[in-house]
Amino acid sequence: MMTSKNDKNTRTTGRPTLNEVARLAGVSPITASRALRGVSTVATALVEKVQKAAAELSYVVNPAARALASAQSHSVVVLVPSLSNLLFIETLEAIHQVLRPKGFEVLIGNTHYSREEEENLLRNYMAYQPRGLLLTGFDRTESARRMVESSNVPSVYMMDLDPGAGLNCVGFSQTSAGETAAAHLISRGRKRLAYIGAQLDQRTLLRGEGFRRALQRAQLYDPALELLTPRPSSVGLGGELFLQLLASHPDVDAIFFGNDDLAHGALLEALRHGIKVPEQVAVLGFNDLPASSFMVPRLSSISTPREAIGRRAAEHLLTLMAGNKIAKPVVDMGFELKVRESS
Amino acid sequence: MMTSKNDKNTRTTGRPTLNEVARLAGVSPITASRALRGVSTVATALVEKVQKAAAELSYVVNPAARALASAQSHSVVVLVPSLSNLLFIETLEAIHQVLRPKGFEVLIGNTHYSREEEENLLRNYMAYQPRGLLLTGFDRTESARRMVESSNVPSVYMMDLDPGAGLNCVGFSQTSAGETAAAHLISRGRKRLAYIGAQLDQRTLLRGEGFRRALQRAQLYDPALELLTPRPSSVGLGGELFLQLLASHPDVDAIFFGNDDLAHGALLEALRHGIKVPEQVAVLGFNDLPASSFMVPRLSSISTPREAIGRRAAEHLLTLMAGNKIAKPVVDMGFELKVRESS
DNA sequence: TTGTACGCGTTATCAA
DNA sequence: TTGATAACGCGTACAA
Repeated sequence: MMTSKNDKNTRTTGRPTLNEVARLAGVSPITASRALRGVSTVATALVEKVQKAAAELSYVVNPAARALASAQSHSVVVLVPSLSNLLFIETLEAIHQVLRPKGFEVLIGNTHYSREEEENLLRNYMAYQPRGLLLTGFDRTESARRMVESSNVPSVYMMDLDPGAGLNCVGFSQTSAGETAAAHLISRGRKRLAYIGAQLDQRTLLRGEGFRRALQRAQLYDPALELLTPRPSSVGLGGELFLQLLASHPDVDAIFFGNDDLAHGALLEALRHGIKVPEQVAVLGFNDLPASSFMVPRLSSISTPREAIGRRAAEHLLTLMAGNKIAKPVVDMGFELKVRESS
Repeated sequence: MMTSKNDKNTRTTGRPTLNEVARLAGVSPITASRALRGVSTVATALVEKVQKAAAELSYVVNPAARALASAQSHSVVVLVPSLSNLLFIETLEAIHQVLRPKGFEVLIGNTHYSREEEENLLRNYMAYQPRGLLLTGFDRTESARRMVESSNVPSVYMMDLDPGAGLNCVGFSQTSAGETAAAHLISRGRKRLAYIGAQLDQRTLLRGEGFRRALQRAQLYDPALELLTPRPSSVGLGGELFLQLLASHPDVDAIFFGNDDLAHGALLEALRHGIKVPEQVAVLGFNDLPASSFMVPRLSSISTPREAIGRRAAEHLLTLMAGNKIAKPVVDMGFELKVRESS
């Protein structure tokens, strides 16, 4: 034995331990632990002493030890379909802002819009015994679904609303957003309405479905005017699809894009080719990205509360993790149609 | 005692432990541990048995226990100044792609371009005993610097090149990028060259410095043509500053923007106000964001290897964490001037 | 090459 | 309200 085995204060890392804090405060380690965690059963005088000692040593808990002892980590896993989309970044930021101050460590997983990748990420991250899960949408493999369910880890689903209303979710109705888009364009007197969507995740599809339903009700639906591609959404792709659609269907007089970057591309190509927006064709985007209101012409779009969703979902999860049940599991954050110059 | 104290196999979490794997494989726990970690001193026959057992139980290590026992986590902390900038997203993606397959957990911290926030994040994340650090740039508080240094955690600095060449870094020379920008614009015969920068982080400043130096050498430098603001870079801001500059200095015939989104805003306002680009004023961006080549006119820009930097930095860190020293600590990934229509 | 004994820093359990 | 004791699951140091 190199060091005396009874020397509880021998440190290997340079960091102070709970033991040292306890000694300095003149209490037992467990009392120090309780004091620091704000567990109720500690006398306020002791709490203060412990906190002072901790501050003095600039003590920080060892998350590994804590996780091991409590069989619970302080990490929350967040799975989003993409990072290249500003969309989810704003949501992530908000999540961080809520969770970090509460001492949670946020683990981000990018599923790249793939169910398989999501399943893998989930399997891996579950090893960390996360305290909570923040997932995007409801479209996942059966096995992923089971993993989440059987783990009993508190989970909140973001972006969409659960039709079954059994899951905790914070989002808005994607289909009704699509309907709103159609209604707006129709109210402008447009007759030949198209939908262009990329990155065919469930929400893009749902939006298209709402759009289609509204068109059908107005007897304006033409399946030929639906341009869908699994390719990732981008400015370049938007321009390309826009030109392609107009070439094959020159009579189109309104287009709803599944994401603003597609619409930006369309607006730019319209400029380049002298296609008048909105005179010849109205353009409506989705998500209202920061650049949209500066496009030429300024892009009309459906603004979505990405940041608010992140914040709310994180708070939702916080109460869940605290062991409290939630009265209203489904939180509809709505969306807002911003009419500008392009439609 | 609810459970017999000698029962090493009683589990509290539903998860299999190393003990169980070892029992199933008929070896001691430590042998199982070594086998799973690929430590050389285990007979191949045993390794196979252990791996089979692990697979059968679908065993996954408990990261907390591992971290506690080894006083080392498997997490790598990455600190970037912003997430709303597509820039760093691409870098982060690349980092993930390299580190995750190696079993590292990536902890992302957003400093929001603030030295104080970076210091705080660092202090917090250090509690996780990260195995490695990926930091952006060299501009940080003295205390943050000390924390990194005294921790002895392997660190790689991204985006810029260390002038002292003492630190491991992967990036490119910001000043020479600024010089290249100036040289290009000058070669186009421009005489009244301006620099517009936002989000005055060190790299933006360095770029401006390079630009200025080249202008001075060409006797073309006019301090009045430098528009700098600490406000965060955005399309809207770019348009605003562009108009402002042209109003106060109508003779400006070329502008170098510190970031592409600023340039996008400028191009859009030029369109709106009938200002001819590049005839009246040439516009050059920085970073070559995906949308740039689709702008009207197509934006000339200096393309930066964000993704490659992330990948390389992560690999760099991997060798460092493996205990190997690196022959050439400073890795210059360069940049590329893309001349398109706007300049 | 394999195994034994122990400790990592914290929290749960139970007794005082 | 506080404290003693025993885990939590794994890796290190050493011995065999």
